[in-house]
Amino acid sequence: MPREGLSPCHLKKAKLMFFYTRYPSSSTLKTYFPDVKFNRCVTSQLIKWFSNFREFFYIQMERFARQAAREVLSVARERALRLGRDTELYRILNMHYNKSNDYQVPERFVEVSEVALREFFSAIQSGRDADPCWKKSIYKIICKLDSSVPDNFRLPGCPTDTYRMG
DNA sequence: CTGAAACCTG
DNA sequence: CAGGTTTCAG
Repeated sequence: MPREGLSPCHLKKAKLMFFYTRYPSSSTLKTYFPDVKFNRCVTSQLIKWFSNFREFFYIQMERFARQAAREVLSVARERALRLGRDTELYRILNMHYNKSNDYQVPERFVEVSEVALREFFSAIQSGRDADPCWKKSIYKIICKLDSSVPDNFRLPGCPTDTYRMG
């Protein structure tokens, strides 16, 4: 019995899905929320969520990229452009998309994030950020790095749930 | 002219 | 995050 609207659980699930896909299509989303009764509003709300996820993601990338650009020593820059699981940027991302920290952040996401970080850095470094639409080229690169979401996400509830009902 | 995504605000 | 507005491709 599909529920009327989206619950906090659905939000949590959507955030975890972001680890795999930054630009999911509405049709794709429908296959991952079998316990949701889709309609115009629900669909747009889900799309909106991902839009907000991306916004947060890119804001952080730009922030850290500019921070790296300020570093004088090349060694310091390289260190700032590294997005390991022991970095501040990683901590921020994990905190936002995996608040309860009960999901293993896929390596792929860490890689894609670093690509984004470096793209922002090079764009800033070369002064391309003067162009009003300079971010668009970066978005185009990142959207191609989407990967498929694991099949267990197609089940109701979150992959982090210990048990499911029914 | 729409619809999707970015952008801006609260 | 939700709402409203702007931008832009189709």
